[in-house]
Amino acid sequence: MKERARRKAQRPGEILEAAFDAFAERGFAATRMEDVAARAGVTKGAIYFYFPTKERLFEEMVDHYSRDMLADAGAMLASAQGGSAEKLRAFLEFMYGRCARDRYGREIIRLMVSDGKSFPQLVERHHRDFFAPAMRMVSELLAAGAASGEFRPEVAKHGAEIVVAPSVFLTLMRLIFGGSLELNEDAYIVCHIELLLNGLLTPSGRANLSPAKACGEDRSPI
Amino acid sequence: MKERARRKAQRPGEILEAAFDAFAERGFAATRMEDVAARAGVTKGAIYFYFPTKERLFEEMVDHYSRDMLADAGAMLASAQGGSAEKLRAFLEFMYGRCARDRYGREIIRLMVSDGKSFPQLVERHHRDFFAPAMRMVSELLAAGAASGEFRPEVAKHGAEIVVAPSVFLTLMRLIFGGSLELNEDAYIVCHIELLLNGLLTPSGRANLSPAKACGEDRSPI
Amino acid sequence: MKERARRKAQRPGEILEAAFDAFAERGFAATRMEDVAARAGVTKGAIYFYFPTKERLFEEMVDHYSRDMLADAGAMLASAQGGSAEKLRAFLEFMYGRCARDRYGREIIRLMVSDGKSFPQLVERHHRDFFAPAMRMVSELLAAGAASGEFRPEVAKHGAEIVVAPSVFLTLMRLIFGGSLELNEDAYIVCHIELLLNGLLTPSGRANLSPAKACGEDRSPI
Amino acid sequence: MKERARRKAQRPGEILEAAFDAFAERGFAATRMEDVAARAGVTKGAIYFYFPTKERLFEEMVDHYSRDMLADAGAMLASAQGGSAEKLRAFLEFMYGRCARDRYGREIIRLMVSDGKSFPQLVERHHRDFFAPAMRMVSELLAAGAASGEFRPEVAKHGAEIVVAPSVFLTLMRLIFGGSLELNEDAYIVCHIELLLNGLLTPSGRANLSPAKACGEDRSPI
DNA sequence: AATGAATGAGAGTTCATTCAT
DNA sequence: TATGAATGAACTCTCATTCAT
Repeated sequence: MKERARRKAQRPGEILEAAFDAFAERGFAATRMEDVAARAGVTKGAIYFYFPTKERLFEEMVDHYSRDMLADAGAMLASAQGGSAEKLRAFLEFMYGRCARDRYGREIIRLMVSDGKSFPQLVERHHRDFFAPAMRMVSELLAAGAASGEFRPEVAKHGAEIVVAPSVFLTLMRLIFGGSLELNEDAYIVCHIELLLNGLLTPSGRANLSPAKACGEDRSPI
Repeated sequence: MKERARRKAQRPGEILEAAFDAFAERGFAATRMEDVAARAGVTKGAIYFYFPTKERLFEEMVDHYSRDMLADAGAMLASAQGGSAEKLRAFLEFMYGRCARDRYGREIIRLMVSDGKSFPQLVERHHRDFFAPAMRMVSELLAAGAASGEFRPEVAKHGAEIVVAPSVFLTLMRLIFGGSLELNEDAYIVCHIELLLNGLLTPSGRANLSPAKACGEDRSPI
Repeated sequence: MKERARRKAQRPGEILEAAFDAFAERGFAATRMEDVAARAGVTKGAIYFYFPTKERLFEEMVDHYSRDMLADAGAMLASAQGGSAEKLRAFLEFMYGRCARDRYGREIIRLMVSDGKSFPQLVERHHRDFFAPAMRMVSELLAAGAASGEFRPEVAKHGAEIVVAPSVFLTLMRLIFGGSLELNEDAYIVCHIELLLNGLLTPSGRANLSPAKACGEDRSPI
Repeated sequence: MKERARRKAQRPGEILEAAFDAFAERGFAATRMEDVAARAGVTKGAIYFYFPTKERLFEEMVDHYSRDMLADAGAMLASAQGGSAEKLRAFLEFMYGRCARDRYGREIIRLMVSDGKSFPQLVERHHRDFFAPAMRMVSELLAAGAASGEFRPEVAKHGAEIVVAPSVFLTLMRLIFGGSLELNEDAYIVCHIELLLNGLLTPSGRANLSPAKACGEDRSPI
């Protein structure tokens, strides 16, 4: 039977999948190799044929499931149409899809939080290959929007972080409160983008606040 | 000797402090009772005099360090002066102080993420006693602002989450990237509030976007 | 009860004794910590309270049981009476007692042979602290005997090794063939010393051989 | 292909060679079948085609490398020329060559010491087929020498062991101290034979000792 | 109140052995 | 013949927990 050959080719992937489930469920330390093995339908020993230690299994699993994130982000941005606002919306929707909605992205973030200290190279890699470039993308988007007159230029420095924060916030709430968090994600996203683009203040609220030097940066009244 | 009596009264607190440090450092599963004991300057056995199991020690520690958060939040809001925008700013500064800047708040969040699944009552309690009330406070603040004409009313439903998200985002980045995250927190907060209140769009950007039904909700042009 | 205190003080020694028995029986690799524990009447975990690893247990055991050998050898020599021949006989009897007859000395030699490659410092220590000094003692004894006219001076260079060899040979036979080696040790020793002192040749055999340059070194006929 | 056939015929020998290297390096217990396989340039499974268990592989390897020793010893003795002393010298040189100098003989002795207890038939075989006959040969040689008046007759009982001891002693030192044992083997052998044949005492030393009944056996003064 | 020696149930890892290919 | 993926038992070491002192 080709059965054997087929299994062999698939085993590493199956083990990584099982490892993802197990580690996401309980974290690195509390997960036993036997848990992973059972989920993968093999015995403990078989895992060691493919991965030399629990640490390496963890690292390779995280790498495996974070590999395409950045690539996808780049591809997404490249294909975005329209003005800066449209592009920004597209990027945010990507973030929601990849971090908040997608179980893989979400749980990888959990593992970064819970076990990142034990895997500093992993964290560094994520900073270098995903977080920093993503923030840079957003910053460039904001700058381009400012240059074209669409966006207000004041948000240069930390705008990127503020802009994506709600998607990460939603992710975190899902991680902590799980299924008990009832929330209409679509409405949440709409609200996020609406608030982001238009701000909280009414014209009159703005008028009241502006003379009092609202937010640190000098700004011409609207 | 009074010394002995004083030590005795302080022991539980010292152990909780040590437990916080230890659990924050490595998470629940990877922390050994002996780590906690060593940090507290006692032996393993002593801990069991005050706390019957590792689980209970963890729970009581988390309770201990999250107890005042809600109280502080309530007190803070009650004492806030000025219009809704001022109150909102005060609340956000409280959030930054309690979650992002304060090591205790930050690490408790880490533990919620990493070990919350094993302590569902803890998570529930946090949801009931801290997260939900805090969100309610913000929602009420936004509603009051809308009623008084300061805030735009469109953000009723999910505004609270969006509004606080950047402080939680900063917290999470600190948890994951630790000291290697260089960031001027003051400037970040200023940017957050500025962007929150005034939005990203310039008047012309707004004009371009509005006819195209910018953000899902119908809205009178500004 | 003082039982506990008494046990506590004796435990390390009991474990070392058990470790000696177990390692001597099966060698380092084939001995399980559980074997040692069972012989010592404790559980596996208890051993780790006193010795951090199997390797360290092994090393400390070997150290423990070889510590007095050199000291004893020195004391013995210092107290030896009579001429050089008497002293030599005393030394050889010490060797037989310590290496061949004594189970501890014998089995330590076995462990040097079987596991010395894995514990090079141990081997070095034995060379530096036991083997080399012992050989030196014998060499000095031979030199003193030669100076006093008792011993033939030709054996300067390797005489020490040749002189002690039969005791080590007996040790090795005991290690390999164990109880099945039937041998009158006393007669063996007598024969050893007799042959050592007087040589194998008769005067006539000597006469036949001498002119033919018997053994490399030039030597006046007796 | 002839190549394949030739390889096939050589495989068992290659595996035995690899097994010798591996077992000699680390002993039976610490050697893994995979070590042997790697040295032999095959995979684990291939070994099991030729040898059913690790134990059998070990036994056959030891047999393989000790088979010719006795035959060689017999052949050597048969071809020895000259008087008893010459024959004895020839035998001793054979011993040095086979035990001390030859890596195979030396390491087989190591394995007898380290793992003999687990392979009692192996040890018995060695005793029956090598050690006992060799000792018998030497005994007969000594008896013949005594009969011909070359050798002193007093050494009948244990002379053989004493006579060969230095070669085994050298072997053991090499096994334990390895390359760090600096020693001129030729000079060592010369010294051994010289001392063996002529003894340690000078005529005057002998005179002093004799009246005191030096070595147990009554003996006419030289 | 506190100690710390001891337990015992695992945890990660190794490896002789098997067997479908 | 030979491979190498897979098993499963065993091994070293860990650690929450207990308890005599």
